[in-house]
Amino acid sequence: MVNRPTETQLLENLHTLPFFQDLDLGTTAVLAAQTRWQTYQTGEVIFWEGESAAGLYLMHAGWLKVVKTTPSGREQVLRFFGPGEMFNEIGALANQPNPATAVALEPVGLWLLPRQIMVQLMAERPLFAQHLIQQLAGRVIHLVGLVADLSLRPVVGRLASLLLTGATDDILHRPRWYTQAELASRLGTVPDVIQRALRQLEDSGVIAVERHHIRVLDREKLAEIAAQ
Amino acid sequence: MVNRPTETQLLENLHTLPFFQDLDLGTTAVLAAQTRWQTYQTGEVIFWEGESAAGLYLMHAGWLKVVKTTPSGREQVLRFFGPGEMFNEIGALANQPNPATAVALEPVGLWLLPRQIMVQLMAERPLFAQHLIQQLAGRVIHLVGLVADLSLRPVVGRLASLLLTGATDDILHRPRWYTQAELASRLGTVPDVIQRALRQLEDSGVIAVERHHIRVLDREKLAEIAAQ
DNA sequence: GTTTGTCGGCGACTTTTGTCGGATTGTGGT
DNA sequence: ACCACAATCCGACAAAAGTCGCCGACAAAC
Repeated sequence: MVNRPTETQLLENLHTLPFFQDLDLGTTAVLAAQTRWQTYQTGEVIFWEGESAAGLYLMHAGWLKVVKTTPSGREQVLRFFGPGEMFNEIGALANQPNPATAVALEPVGLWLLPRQIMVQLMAERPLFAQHLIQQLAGRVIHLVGLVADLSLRPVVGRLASLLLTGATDDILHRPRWYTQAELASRLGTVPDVIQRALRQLEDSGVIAVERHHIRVLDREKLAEIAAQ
Repeated sequence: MVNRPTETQLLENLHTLPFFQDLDLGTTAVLAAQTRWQTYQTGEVIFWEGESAAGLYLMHAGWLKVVKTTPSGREQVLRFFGPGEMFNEIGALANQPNPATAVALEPVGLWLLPRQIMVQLMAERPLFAQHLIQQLAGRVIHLVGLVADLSLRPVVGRLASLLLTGATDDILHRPRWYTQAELASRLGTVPDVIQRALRQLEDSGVIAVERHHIRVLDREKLAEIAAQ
């Protein structure tokens, strides 16, 4: 269970986002008054694919995944979202059914900025609309990269890239929720294959796999493998 | 070589697009005056991945593909574009380097709406910005679908889907540029695999493959295969 | 009409990815 | 400390996708 932050914390949080930096104090206050606090348990669904969405979500605590799922249960993670990040622009603002499903990976607390007030902001404030366009452009760029990865690169290469970009100080920390299954789903494959790939990289001496983190031993060689 | 249409044809063309429907006559005229006519030969590149782009492109004649390419030469088609369609919102309006490359598949004639005037419209006209947001949302939705397809469905399934959605009156016409190689690149695989997949579908009697078109014989069975 | 290049077709083979059953090891709850 | 569950690990196997070499058919160019 995640405790509800104070109104002040929300206001500070809003102000750190480029999205809302340009708004005057009055508008921000109205916005803050309209947002709803919501919490979810591990495994709970924030929204389903196909629903038209309630509004923009602003993460406060916890992590979640946005996924596409097959009837057989296999899934592809589009992105993980953590504290401070915002999502669901499509569902909230483009008047389109949401293309994917969001699931909590651990206890999540977030703010829901209702659709209606967002639509209003979008229509009235050119700068807000511009930020939104930037944000969507970012999504497109990310997805284009994902498509290219899935289509053109082998699993080991994708894993190597993820390790390189995801590691801070050559260490990729894996919280409880970040299992090999999630890693696999993120990279578009299955856990067994990830396990093999990890062992392969470990055997060639470029990484060291431990229980809750992966250490990058040889960045250069890893980058070579990633390039494939 | 594609002949340059008249100014009048351009104006008519602009007006059929939801994008520009809300503009007053004066603005449309200014817009039309600023656009540049450009032609490309088969195989010519309209823009490269990584470039920051010149503006929005409005197709008049011909077909092109937007692709990601590996050093080894394999490519993934993100989308084909034909007459009446607009592209390059990212490069033109989000101030981001373009994430992909555009290549002409046959002689192409198109209008280039310069970046600057688009940026101006975007900042001044809320409705224009809204259309842009809709357009980008469409791109995101399309890409999310592509990701899910590549990751979660086998080649035959993807091919079956393409045949179902691409066929008019149960016939998918294949112009000269629409070779098995392009089909493969569109579906994220290689020509040989497409050839096998086509033969497999033909052997099970659901389609008939001829030189310049593919006929759907059994829509229901094809839909079943597509569902896999 | 011949030539030349591209496209399509096909079988054999390799590599990569996915699947299955089961052993093993942590971890949280009691 | 014990139990139950989830996560990991592993070898063997199956299926899907990719590669290669070659041949034949068509189409534009000369």
